[in-house]
Amino acid sequence: MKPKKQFFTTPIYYVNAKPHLGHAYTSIAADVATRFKQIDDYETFFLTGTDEHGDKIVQAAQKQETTPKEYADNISQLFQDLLPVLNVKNNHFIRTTDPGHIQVVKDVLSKIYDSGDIYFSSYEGLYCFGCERFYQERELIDGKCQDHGVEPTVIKESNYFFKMSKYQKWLINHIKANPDFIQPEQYKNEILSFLKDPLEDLCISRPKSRLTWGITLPFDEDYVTYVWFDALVNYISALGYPDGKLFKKFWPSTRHFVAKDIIKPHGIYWPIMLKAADIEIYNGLNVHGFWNVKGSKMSKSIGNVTDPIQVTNKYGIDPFRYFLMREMVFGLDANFTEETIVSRINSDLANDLGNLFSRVLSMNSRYFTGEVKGSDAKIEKQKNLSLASDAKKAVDEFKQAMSLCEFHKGVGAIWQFISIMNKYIDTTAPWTLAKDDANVLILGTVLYNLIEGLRVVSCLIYPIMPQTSLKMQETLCMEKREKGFYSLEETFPWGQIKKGTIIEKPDILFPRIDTNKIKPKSHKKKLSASNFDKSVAPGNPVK
RNA sequence: GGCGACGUAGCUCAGUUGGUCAGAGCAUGCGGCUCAUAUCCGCAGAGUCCGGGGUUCAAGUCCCUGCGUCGCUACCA
Repeated sequence: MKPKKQFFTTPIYYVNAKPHLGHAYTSIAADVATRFKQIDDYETFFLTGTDEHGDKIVQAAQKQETTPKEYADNISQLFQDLLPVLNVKNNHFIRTTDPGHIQVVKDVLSKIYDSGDIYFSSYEGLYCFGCERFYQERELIDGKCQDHGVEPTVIKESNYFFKMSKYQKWLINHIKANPDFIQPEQYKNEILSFLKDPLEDLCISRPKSRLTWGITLPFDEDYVTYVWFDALVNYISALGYPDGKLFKKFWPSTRHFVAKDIIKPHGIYWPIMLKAADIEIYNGLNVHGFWNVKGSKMSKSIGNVTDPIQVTNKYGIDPFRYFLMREMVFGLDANFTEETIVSRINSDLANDLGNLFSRVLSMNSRYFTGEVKGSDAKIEKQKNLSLASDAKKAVDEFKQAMSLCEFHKGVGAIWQFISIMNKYIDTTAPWTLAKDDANVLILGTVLYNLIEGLRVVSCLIYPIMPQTSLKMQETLCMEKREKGFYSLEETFPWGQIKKGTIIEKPDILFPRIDTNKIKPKSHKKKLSASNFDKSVAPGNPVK
C-alpha cells in the first residue's frame, strides 16, 4: 500500500504584533491534526512561519527606531519561541525574508508574467499621503481619512495586476467538484456566494517610491510585489518548489489551516495563482472561527488580547491544548474565559480522567500490591466484563471525528468511554469483591479491563495531550515507542498489558484547581465560578 | 449599503441529507457508594427549539417574513 502523506500548514503570521490566543489556537489545531495523522500512520509535514514584508512593518520599525529586518527578526523570534511552549512540533519554520523563499516568489511571478496573466495598468484612487495608502470610498468617514482627518487626493499610479477574473469560472467549478476543498461547508458557501459577483483583478505591486520593504518584481526593478504572491507562495517555497523532494512528496496532500478572516486570499487568490502558474492545486482548506474573550472580540482597546504563554504558564500545556480543542467547535467562534478553562480542567481532566486513573491504579495497588492480574477469559465472558467493544467504539468515533477536524467530537468520544469506565467501576464495585477471596478472579478481571481501557485512552489523547499520554503510558509500564506514540492500529488487540506487570500508584495526573478561597461548609457545595479568578491551587502545574 | 452567521433547558452549547430531536456538559436539588484528586454513580428539570406565515403525511431541521445579537466588507489567528 502506498504510504499515506499529509501536509498541514498554519498561515504565516504577520509580524506586526506579538502572538495572541488566536495564533496559538491555529498552531495547536494544526499540531493536533498532524499528530492525529501520525497515529493514523500518515507521514506528515507541518509548516508554520512568519510574514514579514509590507508597510506596516516599516512603520512599526520606524517607531522603534530600528530596521524592518531587525524588527521582523524580533517578532518572528517570538512566534518561533511560542511553538515549544505550546508543544507544537513543526517540521519547518519559514520566513518570507528567507532568500530561498524570495527566489521562489520571483520564479512564480516570472512564470505567470511570461504566460500573460500579469499586466501593467494604471490605477486611479483616493490616496492619503499621511497614511501612504489608497482608500476605498467606503473606508472614509465624511470623505476623510480617519487617522489624519484629511480628504485623500485623487492620484494615478501604475501597477501590475493579476488576471484573476480569467479563472473565476474555473475556480467555481473546482470548488463544486471538490466538496471538501473548503471546510467546514459554511465557508465553502461563503466563497461560492462571493464568487457570484465578477472577480476583480488583483493589484500585486507597489512602486518602490512608496515601498521598498518587499520582494522586487523579476520583470520590473522599480516595483516590489505586494502581499499575495509574497505571502501565499510560502506554502510551496517551504517545500522546495519546483524540484524539491518534499514538494513532490507532500504538496498534493496539502491542507491549510486558516482563520475565517483570511478565507478569500486562501480560497480564491491562492488556487487561482496556482492555476495560473500551472501548479497542482492544494487539497483544501480547514477554516476555523475566532476566540472571543469574555464575550467580546479580542482587541487592544478593550485590553483583552490574551497571551497564550501566560495561560499556559498558569494552567499547563496539556490542559490548555485540551481546553482549546474541547471548547471550540471547529469552524465556529468560541468564548475564552478563565472560568471555563478552570471548569474544564476540574471536571473533565481532574474529576473524570485523572480521578479514574487514580482510583483504578490505587485499587490495583491496594488489592494486588500493584500486580496486574490479567483477565480470566471464562469469567470475563460469563459476567460480561469486557470493555473491549466500548474501547473499540471510542477509537472508531475518535478517528472519524478527528479526520474531519471535529476535534470537540473526537475528545467527546474519548470522554464518553471514560464515563463508561467510571460507571463500570460503580457497577462492579471492586471494593466489595475485594472483601471475599472467592472473588479474586473477578476482581482481577475487572481491574484488568480498566487498566486496558486506560491504555487505550492514553493512546487516543496523544494528539491533544502528548505529555499526559506519555505520562500515563510510563505509569502503565507500556513499552516506549521510538516515534513517541502508539498508532491507532496498535491500540488493538485488546489485552496488551502483560499479566504480572507491576504498576506503581501514580502521581496525580491533573490537580484540581481550588476555586475556593474559603472552604464551604458543605462538602457538596462547590464554588460558583465567580471568585475563582486569581486563586489557583498551590499544587497546580506551572510548567 | 452588500454579504454572512447566530438566536435550543439557569449557564455554555451539540443537533449530517426533514420523521425516537427535544439533547450533552456544567450548575442546582435529592439519593447511593467509599476504590479514588471532597472525586464517582443514579434520579430530577415540564425549555412555545426567538415571533409570525408557508411547503410537507411529517420541520429546531427547508422557504418567506418580522424582531434581536454579531461578524465580514479585501491584506490582525
